[in-house]
Amino acid sequence: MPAKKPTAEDQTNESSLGGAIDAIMAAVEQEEGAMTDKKRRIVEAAIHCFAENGYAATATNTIARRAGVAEGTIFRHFETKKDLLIRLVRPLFSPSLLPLVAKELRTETERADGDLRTLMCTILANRLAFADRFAPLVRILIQEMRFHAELREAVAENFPVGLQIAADTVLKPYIASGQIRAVEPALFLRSVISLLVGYYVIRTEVLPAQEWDDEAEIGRIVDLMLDGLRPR
Amino acid sequence: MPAKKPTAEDQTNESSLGGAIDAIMAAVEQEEGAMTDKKRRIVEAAIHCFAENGYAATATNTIARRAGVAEGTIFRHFETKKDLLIRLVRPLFSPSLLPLVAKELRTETERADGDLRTLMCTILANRLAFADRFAPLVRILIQEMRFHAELREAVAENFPVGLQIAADTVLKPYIASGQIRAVEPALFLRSVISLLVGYYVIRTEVLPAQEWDDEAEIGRIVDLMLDGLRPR
DNA sequence: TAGATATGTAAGTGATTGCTTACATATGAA
DNA sequence: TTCATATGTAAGCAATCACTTACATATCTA
Repeated sequence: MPAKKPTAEDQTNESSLGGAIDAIMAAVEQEEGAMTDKKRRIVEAAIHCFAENGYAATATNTIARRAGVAEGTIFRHFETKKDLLIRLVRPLFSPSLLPLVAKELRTETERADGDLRTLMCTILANRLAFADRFAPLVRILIQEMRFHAELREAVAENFPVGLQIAADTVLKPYIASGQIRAVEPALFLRSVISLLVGYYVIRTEVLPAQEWDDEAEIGRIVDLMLDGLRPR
Repeated sequence: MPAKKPTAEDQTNESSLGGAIDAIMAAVEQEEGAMTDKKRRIVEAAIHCFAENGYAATATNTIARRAGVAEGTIFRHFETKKDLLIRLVRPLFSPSLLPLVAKELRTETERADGDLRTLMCTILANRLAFADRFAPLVRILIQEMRFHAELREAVAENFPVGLQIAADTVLKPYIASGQIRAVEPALFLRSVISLLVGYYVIRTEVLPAQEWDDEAEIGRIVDLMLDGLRPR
């Protein structure tokens, strides 16, 4: 965090969103270019408020107060409230992030060296870590996607590409070598994603109090995917 | 940049909620008792607006206009806007609905007569039908749960019971008879629910244009759950 | 240095918010 | 009939909304 000015210290530093904010701010900065201290604090406050109370229920003056900034300053940096929302979420689709995910996938594939179980566990663990890293942004995106066509388009533009890469890199070789059944890639992807998202939601939203052993849980999920319910 | 104050017109998404509204109104009426014509139209309009644009982004006067009613009439029947929201969603937890689901489960179990695949397909198909039937309410509930403790409590109060029944009725006998592995009930439930929800979301939200054969898709999901990815 | 531009703010703007009030009419019990 | 209650509405309330304006100061360039 940058040096603090003694002037408007009051509202800024209270309960945060977890350590996630630093990684997020780095990603935002990469998209927005260099940011003044106040702009950075606006972004931070907006992410917090949108994630916490939703976009529609968050007033711009609430953001301003939380950022320790005059309300007008927000509109100096962002055309509208909606523009603020969109530019916050945009880093999730940044060229510096998405190809990185695809690249990670290839690294993981090589490293697993043909062991499908290891590969799937690694992939799921990494995606879980990604979700945690950008949790507030992901939360905002999922929450607001239904109401803002711009967000939906951004997802539609970027997501399928990643999925195709994933299916080609991960699934095909194993089907070709007969290690797994010739299941439809779409079904496979949908299932893995559903299981991971389901686990994530339960871990973070439904039963956050409970202690979770990610590695063990992912292992169980992968085993279930590989072997199914029936005994062998 | 021209002035662009977003008036509520922003996006009044048109179109319908499907035929679901009749079943929903019946459920609401059961909770609310006899309703005047205007009250019924308010409920209907509110469900439509909340589901389409979200609770926070829906103005009470928008609901009134859609219902063809004076705004004051809303507050004659509902104390506050939030009271309206809660009483709309409440029927989902009605004693006339939840036990019905549990009872359905037993019927399905008996009828499947030990054939696990048939049983799971039937259960998933019925839950999918339920979701379709109450789609707008379910949508509102899921969307607003994070922001309204009252809704969360209602879910926490009713959901676990249903899950326990499900696990006991469905899973235990099959584990006992060795037809499926001794998988944790929590993992099993979470997985089945995740897969079904994942399919539902993709079918209704992500790719609603595509043609979906529910029966076939459910069959594939169940096969995956039972046999896994590996060839036998 | 000058002056252009970027950044920041206090104090508004009209529109819209959820909700109330005052009053009318309809309904049902005595 | 009488009166009490239920239902409905138009008008209006203060608060809040997203956003602008007018003006100050900081920073950069020439």
